Amino acid sequence: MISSKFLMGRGRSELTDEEKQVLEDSIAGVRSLPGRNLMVRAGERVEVSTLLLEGFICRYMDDRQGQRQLVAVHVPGDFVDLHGFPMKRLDHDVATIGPAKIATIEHRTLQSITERFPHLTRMLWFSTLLDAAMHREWIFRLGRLGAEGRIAHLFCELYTRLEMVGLAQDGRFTMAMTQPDLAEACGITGVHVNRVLRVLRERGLLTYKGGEAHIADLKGLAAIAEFEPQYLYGTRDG
Amino acid sequence: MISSKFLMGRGRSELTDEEKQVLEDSIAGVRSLPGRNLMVRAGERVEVSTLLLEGFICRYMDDRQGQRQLVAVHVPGDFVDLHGFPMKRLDHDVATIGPAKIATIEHRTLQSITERFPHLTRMLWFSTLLDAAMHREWIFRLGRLGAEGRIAHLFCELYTRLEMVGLAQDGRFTMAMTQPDLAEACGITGVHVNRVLRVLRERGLLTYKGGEAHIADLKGLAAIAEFEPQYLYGTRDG
DNA sequence: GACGACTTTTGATATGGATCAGTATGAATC
DNA sequence: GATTCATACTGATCCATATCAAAAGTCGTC
Repeated sequence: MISSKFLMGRGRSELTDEEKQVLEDSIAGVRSLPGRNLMVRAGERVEVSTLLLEGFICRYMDDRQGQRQLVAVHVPGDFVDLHGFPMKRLDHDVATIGPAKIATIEHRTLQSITERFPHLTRMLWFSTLLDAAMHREWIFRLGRLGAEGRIAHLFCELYTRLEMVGLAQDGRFTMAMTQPDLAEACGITGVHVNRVLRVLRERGLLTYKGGEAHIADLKGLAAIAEFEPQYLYGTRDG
Repeated sequence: MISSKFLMGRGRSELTDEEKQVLEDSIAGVRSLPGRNLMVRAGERVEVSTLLLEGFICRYMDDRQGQRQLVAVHVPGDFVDLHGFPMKRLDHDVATIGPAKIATIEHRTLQSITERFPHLTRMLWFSTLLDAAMHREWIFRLGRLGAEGRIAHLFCELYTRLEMVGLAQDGRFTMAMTQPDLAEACGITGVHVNRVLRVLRERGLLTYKGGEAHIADLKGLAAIAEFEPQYLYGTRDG
């Protein structure tokens, strides 16, 4: 089932079989995209929403010198731009990081879902609020943590989210973010990311090279990240 | 009408008279709260949502040393914790800043709205996504701007939002945030807020004292804030 | 197996904001 | 008129991170 990872591992994911089928039937098409591919530009009117099946997608905003700030990173199972349905246009760009596979759902199909399936609608709403909860945690990350904590937090979050959809285990996962990408997500420079990664490696917490992450000590990493996963509303934390 | 400020000034606010009445009728009660009043604690199960009528409310998370990071500031007309309806519990605390007046709406009332009024439901959904859009802008603010830009940005945002609901004009508005409160919203120290405010004052951009804000040069302030108000989805910017 | 384009790594120096340690001001209370 | 408490302000010092500049490793490709 194409949409099977949607809300997988989340506490509020009690979709009925009928609802799962409705969602599955609403998929208009499946496509593969290359890496570094701009999908939606800020301000554009959007008519379809994207369910990420494989790979990583980011959302970002540029400052006046053209420097990016990532505002979200999406993993398989995420609805990337479902908020584009009630909002009609987005306030940020959306792009793939590495190569990705996506399913698209047209907004008129979503419209009809909201008119016929109130509970499924609330679950879709919930999934956009999960993104908001992650946004809040990112605000916390940037506002209160130093560079080490920020990097550590990002890895803790990605690991936890990937584990929920079966794409991480034993502290290991694969992703396509480079050190400059991490920098753009953490509000620091690429050079400094490199130094922080070295420190984390030397302390036996985390290694990350060529897209292969290995969290050797999740407890220790979570400690310096002040990472508390409740905001991800996973099954395990209610 | 108690709920008349809800979505006031927003591009997507096409509520019918019937919908406005449904919303108005769903209000269970109106209450006044003192300043610095903790309303909801993180993790608590919530059964009602709050519409802010007067005053300011903030949402925040604490770091391990008990330092706050504000993740949102609410102004009259905002649904403070509507996301608590699909989410059931919150990942952050909610508190008043100064004294406030609120209306409460029970979740079972919202539930019945979602079952009977799909369009109004989408508008409620939209209003929670506005919060998410502001979260994203805050991520940008913290990730890419220095202390001056962050303070300037916060004042630009508050001015724009207050103007939408008729509570700011000619560059002036009143609010209850102290300098340490601003610090908690901007991820800097209270001491540094003070210095930044002096610089902005000396440059003829902004004065803020005792809760009275006067933006003397909105263009100039917006420039150092890299402030572009589209993310607020106001009527004027479509 | 050499070339170019990313990526990762390193070193030297500069700087923004934190931190520490206060003083000043004003409103509320007695 | 004195006392307290919150808020606003200031100066000195220090450190985390930026910035600038470049080297070294890695991968795809012709």
